[in-house]
Amino acid sequence: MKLPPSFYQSSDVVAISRNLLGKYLFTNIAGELTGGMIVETEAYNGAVDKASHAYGNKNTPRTQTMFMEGGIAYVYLCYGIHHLFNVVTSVAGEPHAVLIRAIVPTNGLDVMLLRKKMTKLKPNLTAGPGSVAKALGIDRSLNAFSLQSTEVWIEDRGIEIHPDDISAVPRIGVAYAAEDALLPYRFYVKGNQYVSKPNK
DNA sequence: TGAAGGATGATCT
DNA sequence: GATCATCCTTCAA
Repeated sequence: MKLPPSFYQSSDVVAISRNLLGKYLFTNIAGELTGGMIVETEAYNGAVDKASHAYGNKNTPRTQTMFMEGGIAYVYLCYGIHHLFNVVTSVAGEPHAVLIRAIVPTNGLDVMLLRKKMTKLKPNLTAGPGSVAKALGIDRSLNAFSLQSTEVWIEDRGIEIHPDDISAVPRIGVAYAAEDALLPYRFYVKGNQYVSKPNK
């Protein structure tokens, strides 16, 4: 059920981003199981991608996680407020990552609502990368955790997303990346209400 | 040692 | 649609 390490070690980060749609992301933090089905991702293509933190093989205390072997979590703080959860892919030394932008919540709804201080289920519970991390209780203490661990992992539950139901569009919030901002590296399940808002 | 700037989201008009 | 919350990372002196 858990995706094996080999799933993450392909050098085709764009294909992995596509394949992650329909997979299930779970966390088990402090005994609370939460998670859901991935419906939106973005690929960050390592050293040659101007939108990537590791563009030009920039290796810093923050980005060194991206240079590790595929199959671990890369978590960092954005705008001083939001934790963003990424999956590191490819082999050690090649800094590929997939940002998980939205999931359909399936497990631990009550816990996720509590974490976001919400009383009623609405799509914004897990729409958008900051929301996903907050609902799942993810913060930087999970950075570099293995996705084979008992705290955070991804499962294949046999869901197949038909290629016609997947849209590929430019990524969000990376206007600074010049021509790379136009690459169709954002993937989402068409019509799903949990996909984050911009150009749905 | 310091300053600038984010892979965003909630809230208000 | 505009604003703002809020803080770590990075790079320059």
